[in-house]
Amino acid sequence: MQQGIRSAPTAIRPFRDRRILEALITRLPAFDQLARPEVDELAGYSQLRVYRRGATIAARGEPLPGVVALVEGSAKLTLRSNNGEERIARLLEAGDSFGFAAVLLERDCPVDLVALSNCVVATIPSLPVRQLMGRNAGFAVALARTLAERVLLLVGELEASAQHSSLQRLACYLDSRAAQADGNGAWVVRLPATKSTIAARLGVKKETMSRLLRELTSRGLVEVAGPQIAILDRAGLAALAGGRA
Amino acid sequence: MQQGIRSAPTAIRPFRDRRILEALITRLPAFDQLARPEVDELAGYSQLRVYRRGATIAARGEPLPGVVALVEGSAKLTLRSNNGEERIARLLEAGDSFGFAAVLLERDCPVDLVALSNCVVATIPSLPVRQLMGRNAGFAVALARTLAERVLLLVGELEASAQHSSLQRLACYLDSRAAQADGNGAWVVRLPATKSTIAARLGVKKETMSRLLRELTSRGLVEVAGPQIAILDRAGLAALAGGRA
DNA sequence: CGGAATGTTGATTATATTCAACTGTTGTGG
DNA sequence: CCACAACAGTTGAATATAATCAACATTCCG
Repeated sequence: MQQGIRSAPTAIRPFRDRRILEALITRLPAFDQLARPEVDELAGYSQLRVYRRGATIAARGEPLPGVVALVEGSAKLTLRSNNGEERIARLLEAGDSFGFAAVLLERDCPVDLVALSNCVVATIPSLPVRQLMGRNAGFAVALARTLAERVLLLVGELEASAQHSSLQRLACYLDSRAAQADGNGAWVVRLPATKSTIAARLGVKKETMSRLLRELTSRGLVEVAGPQIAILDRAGLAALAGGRA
Repeated sequence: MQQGIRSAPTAIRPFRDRRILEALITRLPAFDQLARPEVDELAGYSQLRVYRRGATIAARGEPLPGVVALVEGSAKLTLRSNNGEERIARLLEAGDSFGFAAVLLERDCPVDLVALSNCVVATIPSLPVRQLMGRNAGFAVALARTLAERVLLLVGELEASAQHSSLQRLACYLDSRAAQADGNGAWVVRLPATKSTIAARLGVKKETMSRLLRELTSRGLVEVAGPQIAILDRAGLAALAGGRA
C-alpha cells in the first residue's frame, strides 16, 4: 500500500542509548514501577531501531523478539481479513507499547506492525521480561493488570464494532478522542493518523469516511478542516454515539 | 436445550458445597495450579447459586462480586450495541469462567451475563483472589498468562468480525468447532446454543443465519440436521474460511 | 395438547462497498 | 525552488450484502 521511500538504508542497524531506553522503560505500563537496577538491566538488553514510513516492524505469524515500544513516530497494528482488506486493531504513538500477550505466552506475532511515519522503536527482549516476571511478583501483578486493561479495551472495541451504523462508530470515536482546545473551552479532535487510516480503524472504506464526515458536518455536529476536527455540538455527538464513555 | 435442575426456587439463595467448589476451582484456568490449602481457602469464600434460563447472572455496569464460573448449564456474555441490538461476545459452558479482568482492576462488569439454560454458578469473591495474587507470585504469573490468552483470543475475534462476508465468518466458526464423530472419521459440529444465539455470536440476524446455512448446504460443504451439523467437505469449508486456524 | 420459542422463506429496503474519475497536498530529487 | 510523483481525499453512480418486515413451519417443553 505505501512505499515510495526510495532509498531506505539496506540494513537497519540496531543501536543502544541507555538514556533513551531508561527514560522510555520507566514510562511504560507495567514497567513503570520497577526499581532502578531492574530498569537498567532491561535497558542493557534492549535495542533501538529506526524504521522508515511503510516499513514492517513486526510481521504477523513470525516470532516476536520482545516487547516493542515506540520512542518516536507512529505505527499501526493491522489485522488482515482473508481478502486483501486490512483492518486496524490499534494505532501506536510515542510511548505506546505492544506485544505483552504474545511475549508472555511465547506465541507468534498476531498482527502486522507497520510504521506510519519514520520512527524509532525499542525492543525489550522476551526472555529478560519473562524472567523478571518470575522473580518479581509485583511486576507480575502489574503485567496482569496491564493485560486486564487491554482485555477490557478489546471488549470495548468488539462492542463498538458491533454497533451497525458506521456513523455511530465514527461519532463514538470522535467523542472518545475529544479534547479541550488550550485557550477557550472548545472541543477539538486531533486525528492520530490520516483519514484513510482512521477509516480502516473504524472498519470502513475511505470513501465512506469522507461521506460520514460530511454527514456529521451537515448535521452541524462538527467542522472539518483537514486533519483538525472541531466539535460544534458535543452533546449531540455523544447522543449519536449512543451514550457510551 | 439442557436442564436437569427441575424446579428452581423463586429466590435464588446462595449455598456452598465444598466438594463441588473444590473440584471446580482446581479445573479453572490460572487456579488449576494452586496448592490444596489455597484451593480450600478460596472454596471457603465462594458461593454457588442456581439461575433459571433467561436470568441475568451479572449486569453490565454493575460491580462484579468476583470471578464467575459455570458448574452446570450455559450462558452468554452480551454486548449491547446502542440500539436494541445484542451481540454475543462469548458463550460459556460448564467449566468456563469469566471476570478476571474486571475483578483484577476492580471495574464494573463490562457485559451482561445471561443464563441460556438453567445453571449452577460459582462466585469466587474478588478480594481473596486479589489478595492471593499479591502473596503468591506463581498465581500472579498464571493469571497474567490467562489474561494474555484472552487478549489473543479477543484479537482473533476482532479479526474475524472484520472479515466482511458473513458466510466466511460462519465457515470460519464451523471450521474452528469441527470435531471428529466418535465412530467413523467424519467431522461434525455441535452448536453450543441455538442457531439464533450463534447468529448473534457471529454478528448476523437469525434470518441471515438460516440463509447462510442453506448456502453452505447447497455448496455441498455441510449438512444440517437440526442442531447437528455434519461437515461434508472440511477442506472446502476451510478454504472458504480463509485459511485461518 | 397447547403455547412459546425457534427456525424458515420471500419481498423489500438500508447501508456501505466498489468502481471510476477527479482534485488537493506533500515531500523530494533535479 | 520548482516540477513531479506518490499519496490523500472527494464525489457520483452502480452494486452487493445483510437487515427488516411479515408470514408461516417446526420443535420443544410443561
